[in-house]
Amino acid sequence: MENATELKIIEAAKEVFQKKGYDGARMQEIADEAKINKAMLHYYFRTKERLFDAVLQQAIATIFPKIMSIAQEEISIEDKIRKFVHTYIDIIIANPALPNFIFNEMTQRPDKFRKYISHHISSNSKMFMEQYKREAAKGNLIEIEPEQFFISLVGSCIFPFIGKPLIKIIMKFDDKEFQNFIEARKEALSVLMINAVKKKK
Amino acid sequence: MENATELKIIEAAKEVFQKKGYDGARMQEIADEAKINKAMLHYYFRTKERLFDAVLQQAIATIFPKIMSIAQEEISIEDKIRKFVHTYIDIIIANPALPNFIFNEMTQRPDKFRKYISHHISSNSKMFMEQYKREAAKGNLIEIEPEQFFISLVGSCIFPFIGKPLIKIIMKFDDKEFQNFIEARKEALSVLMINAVKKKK
DNA sequence: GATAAATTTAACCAAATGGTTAATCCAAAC
DNA sequence: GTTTGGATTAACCATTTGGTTAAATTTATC
Repeated sequence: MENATELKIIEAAKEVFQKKGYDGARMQEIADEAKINKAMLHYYFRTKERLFDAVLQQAIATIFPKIMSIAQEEISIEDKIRKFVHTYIDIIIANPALPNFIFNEMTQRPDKFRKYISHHISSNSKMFMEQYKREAAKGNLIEIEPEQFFISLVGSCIFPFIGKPLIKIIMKFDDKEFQNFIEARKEALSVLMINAVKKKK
Repeated sequence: MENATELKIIEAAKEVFQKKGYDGARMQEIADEAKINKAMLHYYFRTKERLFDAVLQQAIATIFPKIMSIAQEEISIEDKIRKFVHTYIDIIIANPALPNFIFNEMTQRPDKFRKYISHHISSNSKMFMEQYKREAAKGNLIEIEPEQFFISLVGSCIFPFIGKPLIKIIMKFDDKEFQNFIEARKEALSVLMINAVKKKK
């Protein structure tokens, strides 16, 4: 990834693939976006599939390591929840097209996805589950399968971005209001999710 | 939608479009799935786009009215949360390909989506927000923007289906275990979300 | 500055794809 | 049982699309 042309191609491919998906993307559109000749795409990446793979791989590498690293920090569950929410939402704000792209291509091409994600799965998420169980045993957290909680946490962070068009319609948000909603969500969701696991006295 | 051939086409188109998306779907594949000649597709629906529209419209009509109706029932917020979670998850279990299809096409073709969903948006969701504020004023619920809570609720129901391949990898679930996870989720998520809004004494 | 190698371009190609058409089939109406 | 109109089929068509190629241009090497 040192070459200037190669970089321009990757950037353009990222743009087009993330916006249109594999099936909707056109090699010509990527070439136009990169302001180069279409043959260059094949010169550097041989096929559409290989170019796509490079983009997918990079997309996965952008998002997963950052997420995973939080799970293993030595802080309380509550701090972890707050940090996770803030970090995750900030990452997606910086890459708003990523969730749709990843979740759609993951469903469409699970084998490909599994292949590229394998480098990034660690035991970190399991550590989170263990920590939850330990703190729950002390009596401060409700007894729930931590996996169920974890999925709710992740889903609540990602869903507003995947469902943006629907949310804008139902809540009658314009773009600015949607942006404010997301900004406010970092703290609101932290509070909500921490309260969700706290046991009532 | 009275003709037998037309019905076969719609069913086949639903299958293929929901699985592959608009761009990934092929008219020939739909014809094969319906066991008819490809020209029939155009005879009954003129173009790929119109056939797609019929499928999208039906998909939206399948899922939205059922959801929306719950919001206006005259039951407490807590009962509403539980009923919403159970109903929503049951609907998606019955139509597992719908979330991915709808959320992806909604992002890809927001105008089309807006057009077909307009019949189904009601003031019901607003009624939920008002109810939340009323019950919060009594002091039993935490003070959070109800919109933030509502999005978490919906996201937590839908996300496991959108993220199924990822969840299976991270949690090391096989299909049976994933199914059990979803079954257990109906009650676990109800408990979690009700606890999330309950104020600590 | 000539030579070789890498990069870029324009033109081209074959396959796939959405869509059309003319002929045929078939059931109902008379 | 002939006619009529919709349903169905096979063959065909134009365009799009991913991919190739051979020539040209630029860059690096000596």
